[in-house]
Amino acid sequence: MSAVELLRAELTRAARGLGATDPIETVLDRPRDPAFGDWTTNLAMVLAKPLGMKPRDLARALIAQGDWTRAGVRIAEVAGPGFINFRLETAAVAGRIPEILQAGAAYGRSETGKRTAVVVEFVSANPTGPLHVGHGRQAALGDAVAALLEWTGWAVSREFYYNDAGVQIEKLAASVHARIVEDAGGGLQIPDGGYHGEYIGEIAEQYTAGHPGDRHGRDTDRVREFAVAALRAEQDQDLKAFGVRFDTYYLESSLYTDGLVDETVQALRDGGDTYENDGALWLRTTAFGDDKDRVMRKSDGTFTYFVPDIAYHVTKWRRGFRRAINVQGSDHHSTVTRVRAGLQALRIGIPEGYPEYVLHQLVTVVRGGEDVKLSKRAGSYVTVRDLIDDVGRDAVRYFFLMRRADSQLSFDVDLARTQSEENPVYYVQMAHARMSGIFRVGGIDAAGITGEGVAIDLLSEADELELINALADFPAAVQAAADALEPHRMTTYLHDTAELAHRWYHRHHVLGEAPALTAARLTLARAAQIVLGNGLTLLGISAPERM
RNA sequence: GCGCCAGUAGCUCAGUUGGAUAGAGCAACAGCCUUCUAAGCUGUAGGUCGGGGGUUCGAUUCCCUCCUGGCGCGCCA
Repeated sequence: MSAVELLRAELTRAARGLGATDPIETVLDRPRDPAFGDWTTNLAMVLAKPLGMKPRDLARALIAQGDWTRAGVRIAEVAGPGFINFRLETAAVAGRIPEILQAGAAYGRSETGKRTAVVVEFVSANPTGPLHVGHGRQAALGDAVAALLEWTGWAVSREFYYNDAGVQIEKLAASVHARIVEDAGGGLQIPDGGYHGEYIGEIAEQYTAGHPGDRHGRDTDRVREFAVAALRAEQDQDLKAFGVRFDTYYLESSLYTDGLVDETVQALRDGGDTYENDGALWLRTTAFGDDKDRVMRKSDGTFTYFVPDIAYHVTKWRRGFRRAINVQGSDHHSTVTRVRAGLQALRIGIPEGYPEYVLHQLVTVVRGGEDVKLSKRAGSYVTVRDLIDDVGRDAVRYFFLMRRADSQLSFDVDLARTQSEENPVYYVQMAHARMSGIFRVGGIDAAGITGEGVAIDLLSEADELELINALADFPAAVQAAADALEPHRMTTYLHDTAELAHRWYHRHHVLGEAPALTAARLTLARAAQIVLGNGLTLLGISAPERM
């Protein structure tokens, strides 16, 4: 048992001794101020009412009741309105280091997900243009959520769903066709709602060059397929540049060709929540919490996008994914209730909260203090490629992950690039590089540091114990971020931990101290290097050994 | 009008699921390089946690209400 578990067990035992009845929920937190100790509990305040005692009196009684030395406690004291603060023996704090060294690159991983299959769907951009900054935020978020779930023991599949058959694709094809006609000497007629970016002209040129026999783009199927392939290839390049890989690309068109759309419609009818009205087929989604019923099949006989959406999520369930997480822009939030309602109407045992959603707010790009709204190639929006080329992949990832998904994000290009000295991503990377530098300069193999035979209780300075506590909290930080599906908790954790590492590095020397002290501090430097490196790697950000 | 999300330092944003004196980065001011990277460290200043009620030992956090901003509200996707 770790020191915390021993402490919790002893607290619970003490509470029982004073007459508290089960269940006793004993919560141990890190105090706000490290000067208060290593751990704190509000147990006395929680139990004050049921036990009919004043919180501070109860806290004193709890302290008197427990055997604290067994849990490695040096000082237990009452503070504030009734907190009990615990200061552990130095050896109990420093004793956490060997497990970090031993786990190495796996430190922070757990098996709480029990290898259960979960699909994380993100980006899912239609192949009608280059990826924009919103897709970039989604790529960073989705990839990080997937990684968090992997780290906590889920069997994760990253999935990209794309619409290769709808109205938007026809508009893309018509837009490219218009450019081909223009290149061949005809007038330019881009259709209503068509695409105007420069990339359309580039694709038209490539098509003409590759298809000399069809200078006027009369083979519309071929033009469409060419355009879709070209844009998919470009999106793939962008994602590759961003370091994101998908396990599956799911084509919307396959839902039709495989008969899943028809099957879903039939299943919904069998479920009994459909009705015909005004020549259309409706689903009574209001029976499942929606604010209005939804049309499934329009009076012209075609389906609304909502039907393949349901069919698609049925495939996720059928493919064995007991959790499905969708990362989407909050402009799609109205589909949440709708999709869930559709799945419930099927009555096939899909849980009510399926799928889960991580919705993110829009991204604005700021450069020189002003909003940037256009890119050269795409015309109407800023592309993720623009950002990567500008500030680098690590900074783009970090900046997209720094904030909660549901807060609007202002991406300051100047901060991410020009003022690289004050850049938060470099701050964390630098802390890692400094730890690495100690081993490089000392000519020491970092991976060979095991802590065996080292007097780690020589690590007794207040700021090194504080750093050790932070490092020991890494697995809990990963777990909390994964449970909440909130990657920004990791950037916050990493920044805080990097600060402690920088401070420790600045105040204390590792190399050249008395041999026993140097050996002890090397274990801490190695532990910090492992945690910072693992955290950055988890988020898809490089952890350089030198900068 | 209805629904969802947000409102915290001059700016951009955290706040450990209800805890102690509300934090970070940037911007401002003052210090620190003979020693493992100064891409760093130390200090100062900066706040009606949008307003008002409520719940309780205790609220930035939960509930109600109002104000402001973003996004939705189609037989579009």
